[in-house]
Amino acid sequence: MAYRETEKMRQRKAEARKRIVDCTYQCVAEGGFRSARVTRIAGLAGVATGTIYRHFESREDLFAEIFRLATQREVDKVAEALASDGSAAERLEQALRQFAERALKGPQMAWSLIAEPVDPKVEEERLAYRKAYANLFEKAIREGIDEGCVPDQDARQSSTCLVGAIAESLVGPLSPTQTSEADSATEDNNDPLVNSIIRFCMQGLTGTRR
Amino acid sequence: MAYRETEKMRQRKAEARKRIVDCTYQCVAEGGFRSARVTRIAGLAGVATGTIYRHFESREDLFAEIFRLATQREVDKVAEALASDGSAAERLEQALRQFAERALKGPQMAWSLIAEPVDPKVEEERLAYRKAYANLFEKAIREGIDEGCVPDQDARQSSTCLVGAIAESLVGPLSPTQTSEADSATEDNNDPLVNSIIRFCMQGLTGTRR
DNA sequence: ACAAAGAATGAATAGTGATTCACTGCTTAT
DNA sequence: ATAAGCAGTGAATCACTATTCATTCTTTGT
Repeated sequence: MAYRETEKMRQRKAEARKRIVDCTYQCVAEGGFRSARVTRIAGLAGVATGTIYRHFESREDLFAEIFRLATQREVDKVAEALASDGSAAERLEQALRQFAERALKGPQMAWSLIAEPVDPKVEEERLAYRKAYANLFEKAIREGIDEGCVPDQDARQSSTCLVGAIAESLVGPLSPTQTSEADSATEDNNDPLVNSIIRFCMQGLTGTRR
Repeated sequence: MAYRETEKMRQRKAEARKRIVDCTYQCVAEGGFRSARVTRIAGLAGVATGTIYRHFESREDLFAEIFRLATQREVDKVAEALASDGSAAERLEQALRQFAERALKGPQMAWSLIAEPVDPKVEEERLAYRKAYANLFEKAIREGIDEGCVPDQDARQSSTCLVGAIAESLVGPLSPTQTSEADSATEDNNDPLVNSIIRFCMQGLTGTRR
């Protein structure tokens, strides 16, 4: 034996992989999945195209990983909002706001995650991603029902409606053909779009006019 | 001059076009847009592939037309439900039910219209289609506000939420990988899935627990 | 210094199906 | 019957990139 995988090599490979991931992320954040070419990604990452395939089975797999990564950040933020103090209803409201506001702040990526037409393997990740949100919401709704601040209902079904209502409301504003620079700087709770969405959602959950 | 387009010819061409449209519709209803091959469509319609291109600019254009057609039927049904008797709230409920039940009855086509990844021109039609629903709902919500059976709100925003909530709720059940033969025969108002969706939506609109 | 084993390379290939277009065959008006 | 002109044909072409793989370069242990 002469060559043995050593720590140094492992690390170097990991770095290359990370560069590939980062550059893909960047490409997607700029122009979506559809326009992200393997060749360009390789170029940005400073590796040959073939090298991509030493780290990922296929372009689709690479994209699926990027999708998972981008998604995780978002889901974590929502989970965080749901883990804060306050009644379940208050926490749900915080979470919905988090979801919507973050999307509006990074519109291209948000659009890619929510609405861009993607290949089957990536679409699968999208279903998982939406389900992840739904699961978080479902749990919070259950807590709300136990606490008594949310009336009894089919928590799973309601959580799905929440995800749908937000996603649909965002598709228009996020659509790459229409995105302006306008909303980017919003920091406070006063975006009327976000507020209307939340009002509808919270009413749907609680059946209490607000 | 020797050849002149005559009524007979015009009609024959129209028939060929109709056959192409019908066969495309059938293909899509069976396996979605993605799997509908131009060659197969031509075969079914009894014309050469080239003939397709005498009637449509491109496959995408053909698909866009099929999408519009399929969509029109659905939108019309919802419009019909909204035009019936009763309070605005009652009519909205009828319309939501119509939407959901029809989708569950023709799951493959409904999935293609709601969630299948499609090319840009078709995606544009989808946006228009969703907007068409939203417009109908919006009008009804406005009427409800005037009638006093629906509290004052941003009708446009609420209508978008309605469309999103239904669509998202249907994506799972319609997904081709999961569709069973189960629900197909449901004729009455008792599908619990449909009822939960409607409950959430109507609560979201009216803020009244049901 | 050397050989063994990977890792990296990137030009060439391949797979896929939409689209074209030179040709054939009808239809029509005279 | 004839000629002009449009409709129909479908095998061949094209476009587009993801993917491959023979080759070159690095690393490692002796």
